[in-house]
Order: sequence, then structure tokens, then C-alpha cells
Amino acid sequence: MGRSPFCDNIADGLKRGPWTPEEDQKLLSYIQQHGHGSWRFLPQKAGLQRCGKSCRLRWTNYLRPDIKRGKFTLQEERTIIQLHALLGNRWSAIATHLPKRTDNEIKNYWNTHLKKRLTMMGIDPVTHKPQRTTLGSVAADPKDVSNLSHMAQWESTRLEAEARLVRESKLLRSQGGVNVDESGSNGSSNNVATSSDEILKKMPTTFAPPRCFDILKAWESRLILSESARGNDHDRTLKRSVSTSSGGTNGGDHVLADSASASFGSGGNSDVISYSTAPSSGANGGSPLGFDGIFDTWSGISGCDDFCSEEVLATRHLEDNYDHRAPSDDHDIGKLIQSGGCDELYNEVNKNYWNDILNLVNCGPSNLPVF
DNA sequence: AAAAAGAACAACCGCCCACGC
DNA sequence: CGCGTGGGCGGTTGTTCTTTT
Repeated sequence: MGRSPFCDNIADGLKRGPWTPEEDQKLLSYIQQHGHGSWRFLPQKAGLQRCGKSCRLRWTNYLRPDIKRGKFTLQEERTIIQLHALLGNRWSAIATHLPKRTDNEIKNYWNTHLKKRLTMMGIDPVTHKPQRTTLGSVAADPKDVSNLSHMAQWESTRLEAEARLVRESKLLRSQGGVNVDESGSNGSSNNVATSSDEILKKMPTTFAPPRCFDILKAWESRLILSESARGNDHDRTLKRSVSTSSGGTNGGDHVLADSASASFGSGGNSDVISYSTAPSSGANGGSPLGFDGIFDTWSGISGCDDFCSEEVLATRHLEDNYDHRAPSDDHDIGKLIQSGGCDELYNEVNKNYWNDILNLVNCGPSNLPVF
């Protein structure tokens, strides 16, 4: 089977590169009036000097009205990392759990933000395991690993089915010639589409993950601890991201981070984390487990004192409220902070990260809503 | 003030699969 | 059943903007 070329733009004299507002407008108005139909013939019908595939990508990734742009929320980050741990780089499957986000956007965000952060934390972004385990903090029982893998397969299969239903539903709606609005409602109902909708309604949503399906608690612990450790030292990258976020305001995003920074009296554009520009004084000589970013950050402040403060606990409490989960584990961390040193804390946080994953296994698929 | 470096994001490339003929 | 095509998908590249030197 021969592969069709992406677009023979040059030979056809078609335009490439960034889209102009005029082109966007042409594409948008055409699709709004006629639907996209066959992408192959759309450009000439719409008066565009682009190939069909380019138009499709532009529409799918940028112009679609049901796309949300701008910075990712903490909740979205959590979802992405959770799903990536289970599914790997299957961005379309991940995107089905992030309403209004495209697979391309998620992929880009992963590659430019989350992957780096995990790496800086010493976590392999591919396997989601610590890159170094010299202290043996990871209880890598082969049975647990096997169970986790098995469960990942279940989740993967489920997400595939879900993604398929979403696609089918959207397709059927579009065949009805009506844009799908935010709520997914549709003026021209279709029997099959309605059926798909009903199925979808019964599926778990992105924002209601099963309790035992939470890989990221430890991740968030690190975020908060790092944030508090930084105090007034705002991340430069972050400021930049806030100032340049294409979609405008922060508007309600980063609730937790904002609250946290407010509680420290630091004010300003604080975000969740950034290890990328953390000072590297080397006072600790690096972390024993490879979380150099965190330890550099920690060592950049005045010892552990700032770190083991009420502010940290308050922050953790904020997160509890945000997360709607019982705060017991987090408070245990708080106690540890109060009673012990940073190394202990570090080990505990690291252990909790993997305990959470193993808890996921221990909860068993039967506790999950869909399996 | 200007150049260099880095970060972020949009767009492109090419493989793959499903489907229709 | 085999072939051709449309479209989905993940990886990569190119461009733009910001920050640093």
C-alpha cells in the first residue's frame, strides 16, 4: 500500500507555514456554513491555498470552537500525568479525559513542561519511576508491578473504547450539520448519537477520578513544598508563562498556587512549580535519590527551617481542600516535617509516591467504576 | 542596545489503520 | 482480497517571543 504524501504543497504551489488571520477566517466561516465535509476538497471550496490536511490540522488543533486555550490547570496537569503513567504517549486517549484540550496541545505541554519537571525531580518521564533508587525507597515488588501493568492494560482498553465513542458521537453530530457546543447538546438529535451520549454520560469524567486512582499525590507534595521553599523567589520561567499565556488571563487557574502564595504574603504571579531555574548552591551535594532540583531549591533557602513551617502545613491543607480528599497522609508529612530532617521528609515523600501507585493496585480493578 | 540562548508553541512530516471500491 | 485514499496519531521541526549576557 502506497503512502499518500502529506501535502505536495510546493509542487501544487500551496502555501505552508503559519496561518494568517485571513486564512483562519476563511476556514472558520466556511466550516461554520458548510461543515468540513471532505478535507481534500475543502481548500479550493473555501478559497484557501492550503492542502486539506493542513486545513484539518488547523481546525482540529486551533480553530475549533470547543477548544480551550491557555495555561493548564493543576487539575489538568494531574490528569495528564496520571494518564501518561498508564497510557504512555497516547495523546489522543489522554485528550479524551481533558475536555476542550487537543492531543497536540497536551503533547506539546508534556514535552515542554511536564516531562522536564519530572526529569528535574529525578523521575523518569517514560516509566514514571525514580531514575535512581539507591536507598531502595521503591517497593518494586514484581507482583505489584505486574498488577499495575495489568491494570494499565484495562485502563488503556477502556480509554480506547471511550475515545471511539466520543469520536463516533462527534461524527454523528457533525453529520447532523450542527456544531457541538460545550455541553455536548445538539439540536438535531440522532438516535445513535443519543445512545452514545447516554453511554458517555455513564462514564467517569476527568474531574472525578476514582479515589484509589491517584498517582500524583506525591507529585503535588513536591510542588507545594517547592513552592513554599521558594518563598518570594518567583520563577522566571513562570512569570513569563503567565505574561505570555495566549488566551489571556489566569482566570481561576492555579487556584492552589495563588492561595499558597497569598498565604506566604509573597503575592504576585506564583505558579505551582519550577525547578528549572532553582539556585544550585550544591550545599547538600545533591539529593541521594537524584531529586537534585528539589534539593537545590531547598538548599537555596535558609536550611530546613523555612521549609518545616506552619506555612507548609497550611499549604498542604489548602491542597487538601482543593483535592477533596482526606488529608491524613499529607498531615503525616507535616508531622514528619516538624519532627525530622529534610532527608527523612524526602524519603517519606518519595515512598508515598510509590505507595500511592501500589495502593492503586491494591484497590483492585473491581473498585474502579468501569472495569 | 544588541546578540545569544532558551523556552514555548504552532505546524509539518510520515507512519499507520480503517474503510470503500 | 487487494488497492487506494482519508484521516488519526505521535514525533519532530521551525518560528516567535522572552530572558540573559
